[in-house]
Amino acid sequence: MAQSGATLKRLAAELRLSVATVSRALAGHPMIAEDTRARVRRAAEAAGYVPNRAAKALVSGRSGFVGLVLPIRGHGREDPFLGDFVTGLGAGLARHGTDLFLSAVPEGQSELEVIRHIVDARRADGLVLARTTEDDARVAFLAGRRFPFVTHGRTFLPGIAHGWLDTDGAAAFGEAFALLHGLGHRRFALMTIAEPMTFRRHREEGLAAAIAACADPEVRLETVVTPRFDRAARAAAVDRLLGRPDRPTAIIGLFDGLALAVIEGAARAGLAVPSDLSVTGFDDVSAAAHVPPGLTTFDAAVRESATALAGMLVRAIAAPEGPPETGLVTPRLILRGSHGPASGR
Amino acid sequence: MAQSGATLKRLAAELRLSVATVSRALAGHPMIAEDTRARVRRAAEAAGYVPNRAAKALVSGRSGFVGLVLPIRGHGREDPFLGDFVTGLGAGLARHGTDLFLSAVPEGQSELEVIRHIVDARRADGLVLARTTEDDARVAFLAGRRFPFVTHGRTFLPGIAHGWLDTDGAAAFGEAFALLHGLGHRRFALMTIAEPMTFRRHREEGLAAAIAACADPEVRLETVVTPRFDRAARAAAVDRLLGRPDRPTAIIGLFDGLALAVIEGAARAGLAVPSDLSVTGFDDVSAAAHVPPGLTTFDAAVRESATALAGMLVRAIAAPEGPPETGLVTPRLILRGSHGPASGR
DNA sequence: GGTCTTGTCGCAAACGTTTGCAGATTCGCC
DNA sequence: GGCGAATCTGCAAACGTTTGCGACAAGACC
Repeated sequence: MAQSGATLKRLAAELRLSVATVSRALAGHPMIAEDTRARVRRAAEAAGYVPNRAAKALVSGRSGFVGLVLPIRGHGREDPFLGDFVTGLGAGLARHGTDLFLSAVPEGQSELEVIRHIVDARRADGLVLARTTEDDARVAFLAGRRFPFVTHGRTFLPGIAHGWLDTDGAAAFGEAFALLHGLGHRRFALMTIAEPMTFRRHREEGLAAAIAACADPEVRLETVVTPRFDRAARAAAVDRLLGRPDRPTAIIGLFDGLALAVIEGAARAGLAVPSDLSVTGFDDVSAAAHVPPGLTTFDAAVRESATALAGMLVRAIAAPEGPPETGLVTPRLILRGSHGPASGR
Repeated sequence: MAQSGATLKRLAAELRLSVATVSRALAGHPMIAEDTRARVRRAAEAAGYVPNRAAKALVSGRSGFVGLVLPIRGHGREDPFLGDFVTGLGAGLARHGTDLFLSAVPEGQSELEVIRHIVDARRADGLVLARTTEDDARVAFLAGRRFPFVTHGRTFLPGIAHGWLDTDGAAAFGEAFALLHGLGHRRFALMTIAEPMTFRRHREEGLAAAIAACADPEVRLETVVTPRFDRAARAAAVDRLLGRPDRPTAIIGLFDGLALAVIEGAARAGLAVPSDLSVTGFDDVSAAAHVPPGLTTFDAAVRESATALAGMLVRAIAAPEGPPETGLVTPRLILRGSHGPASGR
């Protein structure tokens, strides 16, 4: 069983049929008689026949692959995103008989060059883009090429409609503010980064909108920008912020990494969380559950989002001219121990 | 530029050359005159020509892909392994012009079936197997098919030689024991799992060997086995262990997840780490750095291992009959706060 | 000047599949 | 029994690439 050399030609010879008939029989083509179809199916099963993917791709013009270009990150350890994202994609694609193909960016090449290669070599039928930026060059390129793709995260490119799925960061940060404001907090700080990631803008705008909407004149917000991967600079910024006499009573981290840096800084400064300082994050990384008193944060449902994205992309490949699907998932607030009433100073 | 329809035939027509000549010129074949080669190269560059991957695969019999079947895990959140592993593989493969292809296991199929499909459809030229078990069925299958593969983790299958890279868990656990024994600990417990993962056996054997080698008659070791994904059962086991009057003073976790469960249990039991109890882990997940007092653990260098594995697999594909490469990397002990002198009770 | 080498290049087959079209067989109907 | 329709099957091209082998020209050698 399962001769790995099983091919249509061999199968046809064995059955004394033409290659065409065997192919059609296996494809379930209606012009083939019922009994020959059954006969062919049995023989194929017995021979362990599996159609050669390359040949199929060549004639159909479709590779059967969906591509993902691996993000170039500073470190991996901090980042559970990729693992979740990839398993979610894989699960979603498996339902449609599609495979996922990953490409890293080799030394000395740009991500865009890698993408161009994939498109030109027809190495994939569609691409998944993660971590979009506001004017994402990848999106512009692929849209120009009319190559099917979906993104995790919206973009702000005018005139380019594409399929996307995003987490509603604005809603989440509005919810975080409402929670903290309801606990009596008035002096807020937002720890953020400088990079033009779209998630940053949505969360910041959501926070600003919530502050505006509550119309509380006492509310103050200051924004602390730190480099994305420089832990030392981040720690220094936290120390500076917490060392001030008029320091904020509530600090919102753009994502858990920043919130955790604040919690560590609070320990250094001798401040107790949450009695002296409330902190919230976003992402629900594993450390969020383990660091005392437990980080109050949001679950972005990366895995489920990725599964949904996979379906969207498969449909976009099948019907390239259809209107792009979009979706917004609401992050789930996870209440742990890092938020509490404002200290009455 | 960069017409995505650039093909050898079109290029040949444009240059008034045969397809064969163009192909050979681009391949740097010596039988082509220097100036025509340059001419062809220029034209290809201008046309944005990128060879069609499917056609190449069809004629060469090689897909240009290396496969990884996604492990089916209970949850993702705990597990930084996959992200690191995949980025490491991608980085290693990118250097060799190979791509990584991921396949999830669809509902109702076994991992082995997925692997069989990949092999029979020639969807990949080689496979990477992660998380080997002692008598890994995947290894047996692939070896029987003479399909190139490498594993992360050794196996215990007699008579099957294959390429592998593993972390020296035995050395690590020996080192952990030496550290704790040197601090005066005599009553040890090992938190472990029941699954026949090879890493479990190596670490357990390393610990047992170190205990035997130190020849200290006072040393006691008890082993606590918990299910791999059941957090509640795990917590209950920890509570039982720590609630006993003759509880151990040092607990070694098979991996960080178990060690972290012990630290949480210590907090519940009112025990201080490390003054009342020392704990060590393995993996250095991100939470290990954040949970107070910091988990003493080992960095397994997953990413670097994966990069090395990629190179090994590429070489195994190129020379299938050569002797399989193997490698053992020594985990790096990361000293944090969870170990200390044995309490003098 | 004929033959032989050397250096270039083209012809054509092959990889395994799908698919348009034509050929073959059977059947029903008058 | 002849005819057309219906049903089934085969021939051959095509997808884009690589590669063995033969063709051709130019120069070298005797």
